[in-house]
Amino acid sequence: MTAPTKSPHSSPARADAVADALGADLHSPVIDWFDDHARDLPWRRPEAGAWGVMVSEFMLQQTPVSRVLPVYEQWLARWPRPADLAAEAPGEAVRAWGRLGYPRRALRLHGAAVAITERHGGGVPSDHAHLLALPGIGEYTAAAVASFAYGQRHAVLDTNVRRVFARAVTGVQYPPNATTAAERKLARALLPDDEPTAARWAAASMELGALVCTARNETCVRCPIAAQCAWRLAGKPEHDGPPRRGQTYAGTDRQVRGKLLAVLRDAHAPVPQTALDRVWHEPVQRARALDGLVSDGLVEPLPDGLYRLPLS
DNA sequence: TACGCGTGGGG
DNA sequence: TCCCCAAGCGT
Repeated sequence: MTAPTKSPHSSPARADAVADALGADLHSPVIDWFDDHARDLPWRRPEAGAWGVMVSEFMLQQTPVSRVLPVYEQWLARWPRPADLAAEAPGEAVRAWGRLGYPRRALRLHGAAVAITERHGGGVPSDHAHLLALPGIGEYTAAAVASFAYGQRHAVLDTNVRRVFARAVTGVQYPPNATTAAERKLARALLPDDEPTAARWAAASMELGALVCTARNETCVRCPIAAQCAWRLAGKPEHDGPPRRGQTYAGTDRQVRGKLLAVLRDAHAPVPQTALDRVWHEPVQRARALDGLVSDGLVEPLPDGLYRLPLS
């Protein structure tokens, strides 16, 4: 096997050398910036522990920090350890989830707490593969918990980091719709060698994307790596090509599911079908949404046309 | 791989 | 107003 001979810049060895040099230019400014500008978030404090980090990561999947904060505090006060949550009915997790959205996350967090209690003696596992095996934990969250809670060296590739890399390194305004192998490879190549620095870099590059290198109205004047940013140096060309995939518009089952579940969250006794019928006028869509909630395990049907949040 | 899955705030 | 976006996951 000989090395590919396409161009000097596309050979793997050359790409790694470029990444090494690039990383050296990026790590210190970003980490130093983080030292000065990191938000004081409760799950970043030492007392949060791995469980606090894990709870925050579930809640932050597609939900802004400002909305997570109050729910996070209540959650940790009520269920300070995984076993505390595992001892509850899953419906209680769904109720406490409130209006964070995507309530299946609450069910999965409950399921993860049960699995941690059963399989890991009640302690959040530190092993990446064990984390990945828990319900609701995918590639990003496993890396995030291992890195933020346990200081391990992992590529933590969330939407913020992907955007920072797309701009600073690749020179485009936005990353692709779905995470690509090239992005993973780049993230690994840019990871500092030593463990504590890698963990710091992961948090710092995320924070840069969240506070400075935002999706809209990025503020390059506050960016510690503006001088090296490929996108800025190229004149910040606008995204071209096919439109970025947005979320499908409201009026869908999602909206109906939300209304149905809101009724059940606020009720502390089984709710009759007639009460649910009032949230949406169109019966076919209403029935389909309710069926979906039941099959997802978010709603438990009882005899006599009654419904409630799941007791088991 | 592309899609479905909540909710609310800001430009 | 409307549209876009917000620390993804599971299928």
